[in-house]
Amino acid sequence: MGENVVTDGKRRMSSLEAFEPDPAVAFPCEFFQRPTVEVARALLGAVLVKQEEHGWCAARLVEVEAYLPEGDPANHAARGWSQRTAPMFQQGGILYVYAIYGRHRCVNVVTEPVGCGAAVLLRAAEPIAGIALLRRRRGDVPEEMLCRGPANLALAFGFDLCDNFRSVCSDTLFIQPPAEPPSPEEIAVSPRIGVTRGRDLLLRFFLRTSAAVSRQ
DNA sequence: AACATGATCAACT
DNA sequence: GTTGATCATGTTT
Repeated sequence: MGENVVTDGKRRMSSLEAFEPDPAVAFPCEFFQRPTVEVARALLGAVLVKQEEHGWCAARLVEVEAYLPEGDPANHAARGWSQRTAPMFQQGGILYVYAIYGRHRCVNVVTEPVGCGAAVLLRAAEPIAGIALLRRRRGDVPEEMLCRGPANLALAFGFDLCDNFRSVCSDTLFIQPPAEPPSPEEIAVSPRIGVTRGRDLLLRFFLRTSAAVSRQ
């Protein structure tokens, strides 16, 4: 926690500082309507912000996975349209939330133009603001654990199946670009976690310095 | 109507 | 590193 560096008078974000969410500088929907790997890499370091009735919460994305529109057997959309995967076939910039292993939920941001069936899975993030709100849903766990792992992230932010099709370019839910984009050396690439098919594809991207990454 | 599958987590050993 | 919990979804009967 809290490499709360003050270098030259510019403050970096930390969990203890005030952080004003600003939809005006968030990624527009067109940002997501691009090749999935580009979007995945660009999301590292970006801040997911959700406004709620009782406040708002924010966390810095540090681990994502790409699920490609073509040649990716691990993609839920690989076998075509279904009621579950319907959100993935809309245009980029909305949520695809699915249930897995009984209890859990996983959150994806849909990518590429309409009809492609692609998304980026949000796997882990560092809490920046609204920690109490995250804890209310996640329980009393260390801060770096709050959004470590896709189901934990989904639970902490209170995402559920009803959030399918929800825009991530709205005033109540959006993603802000990184204040400081991570350097190329900071970004690590690996096979995706937990997939049975498409194990050979290197489509997991994470920040190697982050304590919130689910597995090195 | 029944069954197999799975992009997981927490709690063990 | 292994395992059990537990259920939405898609596929088969």
